[in-house]
Amino acid sequence: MKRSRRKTIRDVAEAAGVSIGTASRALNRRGRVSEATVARVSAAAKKLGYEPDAIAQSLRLRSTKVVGMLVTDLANPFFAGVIRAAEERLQKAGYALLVGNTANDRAREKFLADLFRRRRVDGLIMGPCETEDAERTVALDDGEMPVIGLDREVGAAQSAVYVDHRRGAYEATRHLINLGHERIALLSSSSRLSPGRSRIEGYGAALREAGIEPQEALIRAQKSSMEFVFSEALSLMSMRPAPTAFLCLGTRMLAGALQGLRQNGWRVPNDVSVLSVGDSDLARLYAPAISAVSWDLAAVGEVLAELMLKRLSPDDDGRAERILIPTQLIERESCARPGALFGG
Amino acid sequence: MKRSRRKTIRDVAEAAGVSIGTASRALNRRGRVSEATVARVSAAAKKLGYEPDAIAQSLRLRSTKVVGMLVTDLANPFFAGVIRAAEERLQKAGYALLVGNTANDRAREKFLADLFRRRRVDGLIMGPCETEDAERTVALDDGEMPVIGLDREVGAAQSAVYVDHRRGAYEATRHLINLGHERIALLSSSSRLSPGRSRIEGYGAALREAGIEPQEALIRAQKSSMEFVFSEALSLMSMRPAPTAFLCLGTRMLAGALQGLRQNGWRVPNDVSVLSVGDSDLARLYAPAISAVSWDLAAVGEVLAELMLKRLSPDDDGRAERILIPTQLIERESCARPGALFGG
DNA sequence: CATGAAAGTGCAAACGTTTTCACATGCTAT
DNA sequence: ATAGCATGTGAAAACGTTTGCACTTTCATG
Repeated sequence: MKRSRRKTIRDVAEAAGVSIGTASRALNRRGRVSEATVARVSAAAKKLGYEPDAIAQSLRLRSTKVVGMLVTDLANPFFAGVIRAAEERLQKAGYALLVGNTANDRAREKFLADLFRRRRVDGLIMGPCETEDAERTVALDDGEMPVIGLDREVGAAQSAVYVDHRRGAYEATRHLINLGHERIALLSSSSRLSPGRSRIEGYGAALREAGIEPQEALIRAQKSSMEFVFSEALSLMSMRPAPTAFLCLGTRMLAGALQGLRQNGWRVPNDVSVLSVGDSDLARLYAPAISAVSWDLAAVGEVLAELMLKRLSPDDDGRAERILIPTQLIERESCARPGALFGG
Repeated sequence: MKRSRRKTIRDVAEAAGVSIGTASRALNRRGRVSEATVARVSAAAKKLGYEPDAIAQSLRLRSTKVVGMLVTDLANPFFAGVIRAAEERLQKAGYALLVGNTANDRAREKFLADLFRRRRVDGLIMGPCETEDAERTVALDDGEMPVIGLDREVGAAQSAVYVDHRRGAYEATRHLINLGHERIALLSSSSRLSPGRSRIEGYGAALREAGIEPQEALIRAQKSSMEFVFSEALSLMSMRPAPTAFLCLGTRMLAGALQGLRQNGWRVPNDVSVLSVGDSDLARLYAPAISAVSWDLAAVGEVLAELMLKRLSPDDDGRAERILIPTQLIERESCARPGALFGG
């Protein structure tokens, strides 16, 4: 027994004894319709279990009520948290979220953006990607569709939300300096990524402000694989004089550093202080708990969605906005004054 | 200066001097078209920068090339990992992924599923949700659209992929039993969720198989908030005789338990063994590293996508498949024989 | 040379909506 | 009484595709 065809507005119209146009107006309470008709049509629609076809609506209304989001890694907790919040906010406004994973590959990014455009997404949220060729980025903004950047510039006419990585790293570094540290090692992912760069800047600024010249040898910013970080940590520990603090820019870095430290039997914070820029389960729950610079993932997602919705609203003034999400330093148990002190 | 209108196939046809129909056939290499025409049309399309409108295609072809995915928490690493893999596989086959967060709320789930249906997604992947009312679940399967379950039954006619939680928990428990443990505490999230239930079953089975009767008092399966687990852990530690091992079903549980243990100064594994079902950064990188039952997130996502694609392929035989993803126990440093021994 | 098949093309109908426009009412104000 | 206006409705035109059908041309076959 075959299932009955999906109901269309034509069925509803017939059942209610009106024309298609009238049925549409009645269902959307738009234009002139008598209350009686509205009632009759609604009843018919309900009885038939009619649901308007979003695709047909999209075609006619030239709006899909879908926004796309492209990030370098869907599974990265930082993005995942942002996605969740953005989805929730958008969904409340009747928009659905189409996601894509660029894997930090420009070609993939371009491909996906084109795909989304063909899919007629109403807007696009773009996470950071290595920022080699700026003109490609601009090409993305074809003026038809609003693009909002996440930790990333996406054309002068477009809005963006940034996490204040620079200030986060700056304050983290200051915190260590205030404790008396001078040789602060920096573990970062590639400095080509914009967030990474800002963090390194913040680190350098805090150092210089305290009259300490940043040392090249203390800065390790290349690949973000955990194995790499692990060996870098080992290498840092063998320096003489050795660094007294490790500033880890990102969860992967923290993990690698912690493993290195542990392997050599360095105790935190007795032998070395550790601070992470970017909070995580690992930092929160490690023993000892790792102090971290944190920011509100949900806020990022919400602001992103908010900015997008604003752009999508019919009475948008078209002004680009740049919003900076603040960071805060959460002191836990992983930082102490350098040198041998209060055992345990 | 207004940007020029988006190019349609009509523009292409005009530029190539053919009818719309012919242009379409040429672009899709479908039906009868001369090679010369194909060349001319393609050239015109390229010159104009024509991109077919996916919405119009969807309407005509009755297929959106979009699949929806509903999970209880987009930001949960377990789901995030699965989503990433599924997205990648689907995207390779020309499908995009629409995501939704049900927050473990049946009403939201229903709402989103309906929404996705209205959006005419070609298929739906559904993550687990509390499984109180089975008939609702079945109602979801309206026969129009394939539904694939993730750790969840979604109607007899539909495929699903399950992680073998039962066996995972079983083996974890056996491992502890083999080490000599008898009083094994179990920390789990709500037993109403299907994965949770299977795990508890596995635990019970292993115990009984070893001639140990599971004790109610050792099983704490309610809410999954970390605070709750923390206090449960404390309560377990105050039992006399106290449990010699903690089996934590899920990352949250592990985190809470670890904090409780730490607060009371119990050392792992000297004073108590800890085992986690479900691997995580925390388990991997904690000191000591926590043994865990792990499974391949990417495989889950891929299989999910594969099953969906199979269902979507025109020559699908319509047979429902159930695929079980195996788990493996990863021994690390958190388990030892019970009683005072080898001081670390 | 007539016939038929094959190849290439254009026309128009769909897909399911929304919206413009014209038309038919019934009412009010001159 | 009649012009005008407000109100409700239906017909039809979009939105941008794909595709069944009919039609012409070409070419080989009898």
